[in-house]
Amino acid sequence: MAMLEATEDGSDTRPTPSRTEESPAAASKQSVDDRLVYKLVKVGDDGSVLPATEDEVFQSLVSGSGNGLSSFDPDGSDGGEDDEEDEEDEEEGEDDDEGTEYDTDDEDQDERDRHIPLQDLAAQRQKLRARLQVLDSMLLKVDAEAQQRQAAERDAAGNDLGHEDNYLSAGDGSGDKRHRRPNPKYFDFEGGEDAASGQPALSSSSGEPMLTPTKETAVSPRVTSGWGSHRSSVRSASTHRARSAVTQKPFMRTGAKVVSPGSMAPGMSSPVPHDDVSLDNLSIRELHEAFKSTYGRETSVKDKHWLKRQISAGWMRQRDAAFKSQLQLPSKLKTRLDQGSHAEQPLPSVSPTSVGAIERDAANEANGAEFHKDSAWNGLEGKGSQHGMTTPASVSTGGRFDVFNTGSLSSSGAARGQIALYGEVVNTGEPVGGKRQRKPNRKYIEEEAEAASGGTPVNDNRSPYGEPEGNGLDSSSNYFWRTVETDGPADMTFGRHGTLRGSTLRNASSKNMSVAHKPKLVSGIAKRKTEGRAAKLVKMAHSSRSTRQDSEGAVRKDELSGGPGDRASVLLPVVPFDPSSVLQPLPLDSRPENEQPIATVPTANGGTRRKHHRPWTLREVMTLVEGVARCGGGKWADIKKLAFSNVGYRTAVDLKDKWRNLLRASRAQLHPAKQGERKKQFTAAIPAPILARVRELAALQNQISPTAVSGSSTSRSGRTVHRK
DNA sequence: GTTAGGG
DNA sequence: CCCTAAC
Repeated sequence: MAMLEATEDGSDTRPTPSRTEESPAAASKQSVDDRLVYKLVKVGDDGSVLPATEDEVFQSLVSGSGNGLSSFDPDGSDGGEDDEEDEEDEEEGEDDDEGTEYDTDDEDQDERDRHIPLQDLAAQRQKLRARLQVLDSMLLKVDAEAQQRQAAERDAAGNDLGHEDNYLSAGDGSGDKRHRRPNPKYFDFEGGEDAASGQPALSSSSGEPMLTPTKETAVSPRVTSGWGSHRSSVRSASTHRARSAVTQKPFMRTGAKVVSPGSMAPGMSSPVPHDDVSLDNLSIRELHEAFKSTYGRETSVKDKHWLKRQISAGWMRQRDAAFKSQLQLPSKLKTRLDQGSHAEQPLPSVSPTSVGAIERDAANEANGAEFHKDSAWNGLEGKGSQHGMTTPASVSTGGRFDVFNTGSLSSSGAARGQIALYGEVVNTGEPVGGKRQRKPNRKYIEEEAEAASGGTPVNDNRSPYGEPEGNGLDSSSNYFWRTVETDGPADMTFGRHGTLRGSTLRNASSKNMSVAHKPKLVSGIAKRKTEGRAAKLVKMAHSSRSTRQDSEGAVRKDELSGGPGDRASVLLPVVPFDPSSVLQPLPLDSRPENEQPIATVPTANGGTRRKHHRPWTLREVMTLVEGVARCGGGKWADIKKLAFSNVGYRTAVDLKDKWRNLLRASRAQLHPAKQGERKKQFTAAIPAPILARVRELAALQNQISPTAVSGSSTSRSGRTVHRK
């Protein structure tokens, strides 16, 4: 490698190789057919290309001088090549490793370059140049094949998604990490016998088949199944991409021709063409331009080769960044990329959402309806119109699959387009001197505006506080009926008396009444508080989002530092998989019926109170339950961030309150009609299975941390000191 | 900033 | 849902 680069030093006149055909590659094609088989090749004096042995490679690398060997795999680490089905092995690969790899690699190369005698270079230039051409042409072919193969793989992968065995291994994902110790307080029940015996009966005897979320709610083992994820699939997908990135690196290294990182996106059907940017034809000045545009800074380096390499590396990084952003990683990166995207960025979880939908789609093919039934979350998102199934084709560019996030969020066209756009962004928006200066997408702007205006919501449907268009009631009703009739969990809401509410609260007077106007209805302190509340909520929504990302970042670190499955990690730019992200996008949506301005009314005592409470929908309840199952009770903030991050209302406290109520309800359910005591209405409103599940979870959590804590307020008997 | 609990 | 003491 060093040799190759060296030869090129100072000679940018190297004619663009007539790469292609006629090359001896035809003969040796098989040898290099599999990019994964021969990363390294050596060039004979006759120009022929032969696969190099590991020893030879090693020799080459050690000596650092040209001995006819050319390493085409900067990442010469993994000796045995992986066959296409190794998702497990690679899933722990960290992109960071990859990044580091590049850096160190580059530096190493620089080192070598500097130590190569110039005369040597001159002497071998001619010969090497010729070989380079051969190699280039060969590599191009290899690459082409690799792309084809990948394309094929993707197709295959798409169909295999549903076959992932670990898909159903419920505990898997949940046990993965971040299962903090739940607070026993949230799970104490009236005796363990309740959970043990009473529960099954309840769930099975549920008199509300319509609302029965099926086995999901009734069967314990399934509790966390919904939180599982297709890790393998995910890894696999990203892995492929990663590989492609690696395999392409050599091209950049050879300097023969640099391909814009964007064009390397595996999802792209046309691997190269016009996007190609031949840095070789650029002058120093131009290279400087490119460098500057890539790194945002000037460089005094005159070495063309160095510049080219740096630029290439920069592109690679940007490309990688694109992948990451696609997976809703660092907001900074994402934002930056978004600038290049015309698509809307509904919410943090958009991208995965659509991907999730895709995956589910694929999974459905294989597993059928089970997929739906298995996840309460899926059930929750059962909004007909929301089911915008995306095209499986998108999978190729998608990174993470999330079982849960499937669809509900906003698998809108925007979401789907998002992925494609990301590709485009990286792909086309990357001219040599191209600037990625595009204004932030609307979403961000609006949010900023909201924040800046002191929490005054924009009258936008997507605004958590904006009043949705007047279709609220109707659509709500429709949803309700339809869903109930079909498959369970609907957006039915539970009022204190088990009546459907919500839509009725929406009337002309309240419609379009944003918080900004509300102050008129209140006065003095009340007004201030109202605004404060709104601002607070807005802020919360923000932090909610941001913290969620932070959280992801944190998890990422965890993974980077060698997560649970850090086994044979590979130095491939595999998109980090964040287990917690699996639970994140709450299936709940910010749909019309869930949106209402946070209206408050002054109370007698001078305080204010939310005018309309948002009745918890079954979806929300189920989400909450799942969240508790996943994070444990007491981790309200976590649950909020993970599952309710998309919902402006429903604070962590709300979740806590709701859970408390659920506990009470579930408990009440166990003691039916107690001495003529008028049963609480809500018990009737919430489907028995759910309550059963609540009890189940409570008992479950209780078991995990029995009486470990001496001063615990709980006891086996189930009685809790603090319970009311 | 979160959580637990009382109002 | 609100409020707030207590982490």
